[in-house]
Amino acid sequence: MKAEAEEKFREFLKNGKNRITPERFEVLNAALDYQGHFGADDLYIAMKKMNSSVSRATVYNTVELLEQCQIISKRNFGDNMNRYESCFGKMNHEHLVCTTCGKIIEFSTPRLEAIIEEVCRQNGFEMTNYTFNIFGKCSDKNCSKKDE
Amino acid sequence: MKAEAEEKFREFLKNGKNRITPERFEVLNAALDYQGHFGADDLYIAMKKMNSSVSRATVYNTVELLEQCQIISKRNFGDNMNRYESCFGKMNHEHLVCTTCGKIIEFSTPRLEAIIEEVCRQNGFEMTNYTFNIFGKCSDKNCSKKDE
DNA sequence: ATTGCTGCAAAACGTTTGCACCTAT
DNA sequence: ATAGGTGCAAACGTTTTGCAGCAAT
Repeated sequence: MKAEAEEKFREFLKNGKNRITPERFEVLNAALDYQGHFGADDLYIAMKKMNSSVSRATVYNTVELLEQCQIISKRNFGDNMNRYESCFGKMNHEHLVCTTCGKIIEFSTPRLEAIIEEVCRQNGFEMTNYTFNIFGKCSDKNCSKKDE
Repeated sequence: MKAEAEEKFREFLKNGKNRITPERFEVLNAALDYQGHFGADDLYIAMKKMNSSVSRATVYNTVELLEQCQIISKRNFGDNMNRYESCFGKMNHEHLVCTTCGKIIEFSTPRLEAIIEEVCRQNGFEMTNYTFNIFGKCSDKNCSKKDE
């Protein structure tokens, strides 16, 4: 699983004339290990805690490469920071975001793909990615303020 | 048109025990006048240019109230800043965002509403708002780098 | 009279950049 | 050898905050 992702990333780097460095693979591993959604800085901090010496600049840089390589995907939860999540080997899915307790429910629907395909065709638009989030209040009885 | 928005805002403020101040209506007017999408700071700068003396803090504060009041809506175009656009008296619509030239194409589809309604019902979720953006490359032949 | 709002400036926050050194090719 | 990557710290742009004074209720 991890080995496949590494292989994919290695190929991607090679094809793009990007150098293959140990730091980049450290970031890849940390990203795959991270549970849930993370900001680039969260990842940097997590790596620091594991005594990694990879710099913030490199984490930010690598996370962008991983996104291009489609090993992780970028999400927008409306809080002015880039969030990522590993999407390697996973199905496309969208998010219900509870604005009270921060809970995130995932869902997927093939009908959305159809809409996207049609809209792009109608507008001569070539999609690279999209974001779809529904914000609101979840059904949890003790749903209350706290962060992610 | 503007008068209606003012009335709606006034009611909203009153019901929420928020004070009715001239500054807030200055911001409302500037937001309604603004062509296209704007960040809170863009609005502040535009108001400065019109010799308004409303402060940055007040603009940020008021823009949030206008969003709650559903006179403007918040958009996320993945560039780490809150964008707004007047939605008073307008139909819901989504965005195709060209990541090369920054062009924004609007579209709307009732089928999306149906999906949202269904997903929320299935998950016992009470929606307040949602974001749906498709990123990619537009069909413009001379589409090239520049900002919004 | 009492809160809440305002303006200002400073701080916070995630992110990007400049630069000297290093290393994969 | 040489481009490209790295680490560090400083800069950046947007947003938030603290606080003293002001104004809507």
